[in-house]
Amino acid sequence: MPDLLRTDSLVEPPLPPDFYDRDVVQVARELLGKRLYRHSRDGVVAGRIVETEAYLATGDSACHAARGRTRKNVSMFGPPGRAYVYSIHARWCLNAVTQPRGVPSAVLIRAVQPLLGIGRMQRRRKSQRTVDLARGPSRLCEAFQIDRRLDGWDLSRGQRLWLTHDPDDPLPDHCIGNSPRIGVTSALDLCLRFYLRDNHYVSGPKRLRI
DNA sequence: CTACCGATTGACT
DNA sequence: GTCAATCGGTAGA
Repeated sequence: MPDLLRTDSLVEPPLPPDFYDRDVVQVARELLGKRLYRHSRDGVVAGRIVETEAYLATGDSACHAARGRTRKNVSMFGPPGRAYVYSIHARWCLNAVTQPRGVPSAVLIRAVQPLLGIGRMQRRRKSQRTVDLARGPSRLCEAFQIDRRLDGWDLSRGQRLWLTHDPDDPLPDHCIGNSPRIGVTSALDLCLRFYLRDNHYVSGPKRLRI
């Protein structure tokens, strides 16, 4: 299995900027099942994306750009296909920036299923349970060694941090669940969280995983 | 400079 | 389920 994965990953090119230069909700749905790769000093880790959330340019009070541009959220304004990494509660979270330049929108990557470099993730996370290594946006960043230094990074370069298609992709609609976003205190009426149904690696309470 | 706040997590009931 | 530790970013004095 690791050999198969290794072969696939080397042939598969990174998702191009065009993939991200579309409606943020569409991108959030399509990122499910894609692979996330991180190549850092001590090697490569990878996982399959199982949970995302969309943050909208307009009508979304929970979006970090809702009150305009600041030093922290500049990456959200584009260009598409860059990383937006921000800190919350003394931890980091990873987003993929979407839509044309100047439109502040992004997809939060909330959880991945670890595929490659599990031992490395266990050491970084100080946890043995594979299911807990990258279930939750900041756990994911700890396992993948992602912090502010990757804010603004070009995800289409295929270096340090990138995404690819997965052999299973695209996924049928009936596999995809939808709910309000987790942890936000406003815009609770918006159902902008997407996840793979019945997947162990999805975060949140059980009722938000089926 | 101080005073909050939060797209979280882990420990605990 | 509840709760508090955590610290970077922001706003304001």
